[in-house]
Amino acid sequence: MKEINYTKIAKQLKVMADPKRLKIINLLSNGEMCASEILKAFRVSQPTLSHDMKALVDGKFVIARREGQKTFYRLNPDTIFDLQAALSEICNENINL
Amino acid sequence: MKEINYTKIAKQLKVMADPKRLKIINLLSNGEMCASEILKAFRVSQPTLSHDMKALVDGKFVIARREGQKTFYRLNPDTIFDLQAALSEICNENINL
DNA sequence: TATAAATATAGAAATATTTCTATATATTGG
DNA sequence: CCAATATATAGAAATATTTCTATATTTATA
Repeated sequence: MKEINYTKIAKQLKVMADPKRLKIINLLSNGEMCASEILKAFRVSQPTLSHDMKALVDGKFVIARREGQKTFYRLNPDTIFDLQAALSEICNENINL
Repeated sequence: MKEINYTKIAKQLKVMADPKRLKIINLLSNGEMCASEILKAFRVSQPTLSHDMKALVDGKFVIARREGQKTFYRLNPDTIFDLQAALSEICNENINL
């Protein structure tokens, strides 16, 4: 019987629960991008995007890498994979009986 | 090339992004329960749980069924399955090139 | 070193969410 | 029909989130 950390999973879901952040994840699924490139895909201010990127990094969805003036972001594929596994576990408790 | 409905996915994630609601989903994964049974698993008021159940029903995670005085809830397994598929799609756009 | 470019942080306003108390509705049994 | 039980709704207070403007920090280059 595994212990499910609902609080942790909920926090990560909360980070993803935004159309803009989902689209950022999708953009990064095609490869690394810097902040100013990502910004072009949205109609929000630069600080707003910076805030979203911080949330994605803090939630371990995205890894940041500084190169000169630019910050490059790439996906951390493990996180969504683990999250999906956790959701499966939550929905299929009976399997472990 | 599929169209991804980020807004819809974000709304569903927002419904799930709460420890209590995740635990409710987990409880229901073991079978149907009525509201008063679910309530015993938490330290919240009855209206709070009612509000959460409504969110889960509106988000199609849970199906409600009235039987006499009681409302029984059960999982709608398709929804989380579809949501997981959508997340996979978001994270693996390159696969469709 | 001064300036420009890229990004981050601070702080505030607007909006959304959570969760309560009070009350309403629906159903059953006497 | 009345009372009890189960659940839902209304409305408000507390809290959290979103997103802006203004400003600070970091880095490269003239």
